[in-house]
Amino acid sequence: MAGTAAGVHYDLVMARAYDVAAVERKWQDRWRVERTYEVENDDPRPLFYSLCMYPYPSGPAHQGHVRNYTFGDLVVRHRTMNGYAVLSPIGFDSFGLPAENAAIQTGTHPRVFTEARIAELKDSLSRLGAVYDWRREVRSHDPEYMRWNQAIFLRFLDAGLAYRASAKVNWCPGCQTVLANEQVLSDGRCERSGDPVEKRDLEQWFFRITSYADELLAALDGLQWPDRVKTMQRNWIGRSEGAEFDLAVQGSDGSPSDLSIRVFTTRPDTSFGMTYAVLAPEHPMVEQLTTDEHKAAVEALVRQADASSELERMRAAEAGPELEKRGVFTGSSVINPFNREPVPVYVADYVLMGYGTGAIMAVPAEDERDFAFAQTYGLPVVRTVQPPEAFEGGAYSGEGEKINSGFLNGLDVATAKERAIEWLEKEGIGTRKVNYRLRDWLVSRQRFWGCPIPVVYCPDHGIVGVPEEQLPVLAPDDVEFLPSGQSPLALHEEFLQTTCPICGGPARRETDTMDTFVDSSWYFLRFCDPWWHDGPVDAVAVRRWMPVDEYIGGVEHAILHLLYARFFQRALIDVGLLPEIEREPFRHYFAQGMIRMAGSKMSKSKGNLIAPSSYYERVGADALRLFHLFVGPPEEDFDWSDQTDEIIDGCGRFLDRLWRSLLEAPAPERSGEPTAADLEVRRLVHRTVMAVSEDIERWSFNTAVAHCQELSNSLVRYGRIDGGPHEEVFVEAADSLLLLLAPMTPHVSAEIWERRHLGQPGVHLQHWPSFDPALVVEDHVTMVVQVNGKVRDRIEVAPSIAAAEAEELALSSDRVRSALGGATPSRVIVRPPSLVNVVP
RNA sequence: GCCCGGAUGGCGGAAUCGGUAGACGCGGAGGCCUCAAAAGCCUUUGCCGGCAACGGCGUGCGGGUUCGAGUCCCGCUCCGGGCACCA
Repeated sequence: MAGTAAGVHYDLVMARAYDVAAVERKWQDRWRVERTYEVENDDPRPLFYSLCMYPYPSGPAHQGHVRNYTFGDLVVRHRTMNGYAVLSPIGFDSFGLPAENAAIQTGTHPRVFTEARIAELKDSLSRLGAVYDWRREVRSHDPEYMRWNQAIFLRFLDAGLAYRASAKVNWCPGCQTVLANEQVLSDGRCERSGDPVEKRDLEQWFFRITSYADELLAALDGLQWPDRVKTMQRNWIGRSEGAEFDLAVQGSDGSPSDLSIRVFTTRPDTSFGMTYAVLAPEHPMVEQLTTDEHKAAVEALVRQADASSELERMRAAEAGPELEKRGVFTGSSVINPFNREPVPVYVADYVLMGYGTGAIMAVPAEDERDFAFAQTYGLPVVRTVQPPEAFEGGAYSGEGEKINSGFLNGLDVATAKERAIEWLEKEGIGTRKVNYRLRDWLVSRQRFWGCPIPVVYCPDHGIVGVPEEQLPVLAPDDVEFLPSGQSPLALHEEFLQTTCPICGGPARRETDTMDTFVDSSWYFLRFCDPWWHDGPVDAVAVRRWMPVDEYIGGVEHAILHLLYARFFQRALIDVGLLPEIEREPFRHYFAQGMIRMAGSKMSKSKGNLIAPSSYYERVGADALRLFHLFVGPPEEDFDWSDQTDEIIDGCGRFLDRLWRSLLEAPAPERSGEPTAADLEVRRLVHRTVMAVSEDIERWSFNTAVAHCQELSNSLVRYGRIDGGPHEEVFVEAADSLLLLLAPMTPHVSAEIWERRHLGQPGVHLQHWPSFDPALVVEDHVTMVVQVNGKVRDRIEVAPSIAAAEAEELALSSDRVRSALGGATPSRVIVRPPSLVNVVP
């Protein structure tokens, strides 16, 4: 037999010590039939909720899944052996675009397509030996899950957390539909039709996540999450403190008019340096402030900004600080309230309508973007902070003494900010203001394969929620998937036509579906009691299991999914759908590293997937699991290379040696007083138990495997010592090793254990081994003797050696004396029992 | 541009608190077994010099702190990730 991986041809020539396929199948069946990892909600043991991010079912598992679910399975089995009732559920994030695209291409209904992919994924997870309480399986497209998803939407609607507003979206004129950002090619064209994508204002549904911005930010501090993930979320929320204030528009006679522009700044202290003001092209006052003379130029710029897609702007941003900032003068001026000077008002596309007030005061001396714009358009620069003497750049945004700033002169930046805000508030011109980069969550999707948004539009009553007893609103099955890309729902008259729940008159159904991130924002709550019929979640079950003790998943979800889920948990508590539990859903989050190939992420779209199934057949799931645990720190990326297959084979060889050394060697018969060599083995066993236990606790699986391998190597050697191994010592060593390996390589561990302990409970039902502290203490250690920091000798000493004795021993060493060359030590650093450093 | 990671033998990686650099594995070399091979087993393997004992060098680069630095500090280079005109 032969297989192909990474384009490299290899031969299946490993002669195994045991029938890997039979052993793995046997135990996978056993765990399922005996319901080993099903857990009841009234389990009396201490509780532990372990969860891997539920997968999007794209077919059989890929190596990223294998890595993820191997880690998760290790946690589940390890915690179970430590006496916990472990909740280990899984489900499928089964709505989404790929199934819909497949439907358009092949005509297969997305449900049929998706359920086939789920079956494939389930099969490959089972073949990995990953264990779950399958009774709790939840799939986003299950009508029962959709029902509660919609009920949550309606509750959010009632609470004002869901609202409808106009938003700029990517619109493809050829396909007559809205596109997700990912569907717009990098050159700004539609991925399907190739037409240039436009921006359009459409009515869309939003969740008011911004109401929680402050709490979501503040609560990050208390989370046991990787710092980089917390930082990413912090940056995403992007809190900025500053001030908002009015700039009065200058009237025709030169005095302030009633009209004013509100601006936001994080640097109110620099206000004296304002030399112009800018409106975003979409700002509602643009037309009003544009004089006849400048009308043509302003309209041209506004049209240009309107036509450019998000991606085009992103690309423009990539150009860096040299980016040409397009802007035109409106013909109007505003009065700087700080110094009563008029400054010109521009319209420019570097100011965004979506942030702050969509208008800014421009201070070129202290802002790089304003500086670049001022240079291009010949606008003055007035410094309000004294830069350091050596400073040669344009804009200076650092610390310094305030200058040219009236009542702020002489102050430092922080104090000046405070004074400026106080002054604005006292004068009634403005207020202190905090802004966030975070926007409300746009949840509408003009897609078929998603959860329908459960509202109807009545000519008389407007937006009306579908009554809860009529949920779920399900999409009809008799739809046609057209290559136009338009959602079939919008063309389905029977679905579209409905009646108003209030007046019974004719009404039209919403045809948008929800972003699939909505589905994944609360599935972990549903797992606590997926059978609950009276609401999305059962308060009792949720109180018991939540929060998730260990959440495991790819760092690619570090921002959106984790932020949305944190928002949902809070919002559900606040609208009364969740009891008053901890407001953070995930106590501990582990972000696993990516599998990469030649530097880029391994993914279906890149065509560089290496399916695990060939490895299940070639070396078995245990060897593949061991490889993923062993090959490096779980949080770091791993580069799949030509050498990877050889490492995986090595893992298989290790398991073969384990099998042979524990099952095929003659049974040890020696008893009586243990010898020094026996004791040495016992020490190693107990040290290994301690080391592996610690390694697993701190997620250092690669060293846990290495420690097991060391013990195994010693055990092989011990099996061959003169006189044979001592029976009890060997059994203790063998059993300990199997217990340590049980969460990592469950099939072979279970099989060897069963063969060695016929009729007794299986290895996974045993308690995790403990170690004897007395046996962990070394009876002798190697003391390093350095001369001037260089190792010159190593001396075996007792761990309890006194400093004086250590020093004496070190100084009497021949090697040390010759290294000293007769010189008298000026200083001796003694760190018993590990080190002595003699300084000449 | 800003913010976060990372860089250790031929390769993946270890070194948990500033104290023996290279655990464990892959690969390589030599040997045993075999008619031969595969598998398995044993020995060896950071680099340079040396028959050897041993000596020198060595954790991306340049400095520094320290008796002692892969680990701490300052300044860089390269690689990866996130954000990206957010006022």
